[in-house]
Amino acid sequence: MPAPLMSREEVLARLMARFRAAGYDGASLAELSAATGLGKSSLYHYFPGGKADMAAQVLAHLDEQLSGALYTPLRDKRAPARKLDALVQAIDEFYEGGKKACLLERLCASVNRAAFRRPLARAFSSWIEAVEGLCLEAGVPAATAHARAVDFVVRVEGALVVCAGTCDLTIFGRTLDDLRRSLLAA
Amino acid sequence: MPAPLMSREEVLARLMARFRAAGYDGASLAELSAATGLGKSSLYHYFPGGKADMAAQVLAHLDEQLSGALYTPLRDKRAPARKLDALVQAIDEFYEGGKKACLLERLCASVNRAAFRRPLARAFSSWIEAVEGLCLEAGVPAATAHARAVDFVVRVEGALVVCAGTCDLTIFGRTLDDLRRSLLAA
DNA sequence: GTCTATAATAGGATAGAC
DNA sequence: GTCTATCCTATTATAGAC
Repeated sequence: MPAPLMSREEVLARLMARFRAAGYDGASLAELSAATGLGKSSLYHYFPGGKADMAAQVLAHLDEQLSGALYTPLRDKRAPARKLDALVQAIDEFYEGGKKACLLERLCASVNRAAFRRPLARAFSSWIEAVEGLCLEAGVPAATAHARAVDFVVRVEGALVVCAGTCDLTIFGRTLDDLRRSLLAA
Repeated sequence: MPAPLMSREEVLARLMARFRAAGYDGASLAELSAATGLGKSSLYHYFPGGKADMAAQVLAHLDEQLSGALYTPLRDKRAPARKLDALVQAIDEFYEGGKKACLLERLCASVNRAAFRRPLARAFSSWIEAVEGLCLEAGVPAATAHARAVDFVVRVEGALVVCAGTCDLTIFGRTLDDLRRSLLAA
């Protein structure tokens, strides 16, 4: 990556921002170039596979970030309720209260979705498994822990869609509140 | 619309199918032309505003269809539980068990979303209000009926996203089952 | 109303100089 | 590594014959 200009992290963050805002199909190379400050040739230097490569690397990087900063901490020594609070707050911040879309959803909706199939399934699974682990630790029966974790992710994704459609951000906040209250309940 | 070739209904249905499959940004005029059997010139004849016009008319038509076939029947004389069963079954069929995406979600995600803002908000509101009405009729307190209706739509939309991302269709079926069991509960 | 043809543009991708 | 310039294709959209 460009030594002085911008770190690899920063480039990937800006690409992700464009993909989240415009979608995969809607994000043009011209936009991605402008967003990163890299010319098209520079982009192809770092991402020989073009736009699909950019999206794939952005997704892989996001997965790493989430594993390190979000999922792994869910297994530490804190009380489950506190970890759930932290998780919900992180989600609220990442989506900016419902204003920003989910990269996974944007890639699921793209014409190229087949190319992202594996990493997408992996990303969703990581998320679900992390929440499921938290449920188990809190004493939720194994039989329901998985279902609750799936429902957690379902509701976050759904709230983002309905927020975007209704322009009513309160839906996201109320969904998160509800999830925080109900995920670990007996 | 073409007198012998295809009804307006059929044209709009095929356009909707393409938008649901490819997304708004991903659906090209060539595809839309092939899907309907109408040449580009014919498409522009019926939809002078081009692709945005097609999507807008498809959305408006869907809204009408849902009002007549789904939302209005929710206010008839049947028992609320039976009407909920019918609603859930209709949703299951419309999304083919989670295999087909939601037009609203695809338009929310499009670069042109601003152009669809009003009709999208209206479509989501109609859906939510219909479910809310069903809750009220079943004796759910007004304070929670709205929240439950929003949550209903949130979970349907979210389940579609997570289904697509994980390639696990059981998520959609289980979400619908859960909604059928919980929406009208005391 | 539908067709063929074509404009006009934007998109993704590459070449080659520096 | 980055730039300018360019290629090729696909895309949206229109013109004009029938």
